[in-house]
Amino acid sequence: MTNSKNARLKIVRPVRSGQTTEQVVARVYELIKSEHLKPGERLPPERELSKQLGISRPSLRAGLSSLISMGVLQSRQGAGTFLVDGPPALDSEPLRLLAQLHGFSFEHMFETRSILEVGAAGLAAERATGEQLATMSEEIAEMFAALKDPQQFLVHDVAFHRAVAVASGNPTLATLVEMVSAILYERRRETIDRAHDFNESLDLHRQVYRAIRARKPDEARAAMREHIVRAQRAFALEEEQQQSNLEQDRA
Amino acid sequence: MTNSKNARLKIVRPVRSGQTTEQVVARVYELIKSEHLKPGERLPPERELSKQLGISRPSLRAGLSSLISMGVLQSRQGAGTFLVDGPPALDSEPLRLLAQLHGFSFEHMFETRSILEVGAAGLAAERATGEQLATMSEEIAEMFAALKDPQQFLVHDVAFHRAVAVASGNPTLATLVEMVSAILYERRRETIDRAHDFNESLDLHRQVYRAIRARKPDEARAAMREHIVRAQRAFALEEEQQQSNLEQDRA
DNA sequence: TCTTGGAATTGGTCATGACAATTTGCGACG
DNA sequence: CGTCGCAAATTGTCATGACCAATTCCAAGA
Repeated sequence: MTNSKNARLKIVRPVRSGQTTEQVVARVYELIKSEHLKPGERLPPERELSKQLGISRPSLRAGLSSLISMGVLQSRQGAGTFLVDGPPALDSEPLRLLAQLHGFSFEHMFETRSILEVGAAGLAAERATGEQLATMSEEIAEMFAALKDPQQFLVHDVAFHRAVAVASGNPTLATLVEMVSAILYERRRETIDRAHDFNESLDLHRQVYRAIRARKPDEARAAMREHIVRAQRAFALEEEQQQSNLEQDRA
Repeated sequence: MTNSKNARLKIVRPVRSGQTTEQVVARVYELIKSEHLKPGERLPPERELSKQLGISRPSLRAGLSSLISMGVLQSRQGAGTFLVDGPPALDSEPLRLLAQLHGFSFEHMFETRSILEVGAAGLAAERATGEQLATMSEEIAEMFAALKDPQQFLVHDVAFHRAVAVASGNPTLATLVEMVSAILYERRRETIDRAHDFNESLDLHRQVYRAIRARKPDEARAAMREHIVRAQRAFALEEEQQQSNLEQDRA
C-alpha cells in the first residue's frame, strides 16, 4: 500500500547477504591497502568506527566478527581490536567445516598435504637460507630428544614441517600447508599415543633434511613424498587401534 | 631452546574474543555433524535459535555472520538461513586479505597454483571419469569458439582448470585450487584484453587433456606445469603493458 | 482456474544500556 | 623520590527491544 509500484526495483544480483557487513570488510580492506593500518596496530574503537561508517555498533560488530573469524583481526576486551601480526595464517575452521559438510576423507587430506609439502620441500631445497636450515635441524634434534614422548615428538614433527614450508620462500604455499596440516594435526594428537616406533619417521625426516641441505630438489621431493605416505599409513593404523579400543571399552 | 624464536608454538588461541560467537559456530557444527541438517536445508529462525542457545539475537547474528563469511551459510531476507548447497568452496576473501596484508606476490601465487594444479592433473590422469573427460573436452571446444573473445576465452579457460581439479577426485585439493585460482582470475580478467595470441595457450590445454585422457600422469603433470609457466609469463607481459599504458595515460 | 492482495514469517538494521576486562593515571606509602 | 595499589576511564561483550524490508503463503475475488 505505502509502496504501491515503486517496488519495481528488481535487484538483479542475488541478494547480497550483509550489505553492511560487506561494507565493513571493504572498509578495513581499504585501511590495510592504503597502509594506514599496519600489522599489529589497533583499529579505532568500535564506537568511533561505527560513526565513521555511519552504521550502528551491532552492525559494525557483525562485520568485525567476520574479519575475526577469518583470522585477520583479533580483539581483546578492554584493549581494542588489532590487525593480527606474526606469520601469515589462515584459519582452519572454514576448511574443517567444509570437510565435515561434504564428508571429505582423511585420505584426501593427506593426499593434498602430500602435494603441498612435496612441492614445498622441492622449493626449500632451492631456496632455504642458512637460518632456516638450522631451524629444521634443531627440530630434528628435538625429535630425537622426544623419542619417548609421543605428544612432544608430534609437536616438533609439526614444527619441522612448518619450517620446511617457510623455507620454500613462498608464503602463500606455507599458509596453505599450515591450514591443511592443522586439521590433521588435531586429529593425530588424539591417536598418536598408540604409535609404537618413531625411529622410522625420524629417519625419513632426516632424509628430507639432508636432501634440502644438499640442494637436491628431486631427492627432497621424493623423501617428503615417502615420508608422508608412511605417515598416512601409520595414522590409519592408529585410527584402527583407536577404533578397536573403543569397541573393547563398550564390551 | 636458548633460541627463543622457534620454540614458540602458540597453538592456543586466546578464546577471549567470541565466547558466544564460538558457541554458535560449535552449535551449527554439531547440527551438521549429527546430520540433522543437510546441505540446502534451512536453519531455525534466528529468534528461535537464539532462544535455544540462550543468547541474544545480535550475538547469534554475529556468529551466523561469521559462518556466512566462511561460506558455510547463506541467508535470504524473509526466507531464512540455509546451509550452502552446491560444490564445496572456500571463500577467497581471507586469502586475498592475507595476501594484501603481507604483500604476497603474484609470482608466489602462480607458483602455488602450479603445485596444486600439477598435482591435480596427475591425479586426474589416474582417476578421471568419462563424464569428467567430456567436460574438459567441451571446455576446450568452447575455447576454440572463443578465440576472438578474450573474456569468454578466459571463462572457459578457468572452467577447464576447474574440471581438471574436480577430476582429481580429491575435493580438498579442488577446493584449494579454486580458492587460489579465484584470486588470480580476478586480476587476470582486467588485463587479458591485452593478450595477443591464445593459440599457444589452447594448444597446451589440449596437451594436458590428451595426457589425462591417455592416463599418463607424468605427461599430464609436465604439460600442466609447462602451461602454467607460460600463463604466468603471459600474465607478467600483460601486467607490463597495462603499466606502460597507465603511464601513457598520465603523460 | 488464475490472479492478486495482504497478513504472517523471517532476516536486516538500529538505539540504548548494563557489564566485564584491560589500561592508565593518580595518590598513598615506603 | 620511587614504587606499589587501587580506582576511574577506556573499550570490547552481550542483552533487550523495536522497526523496516523482503519473502512466503493462503485466501478472496475476478
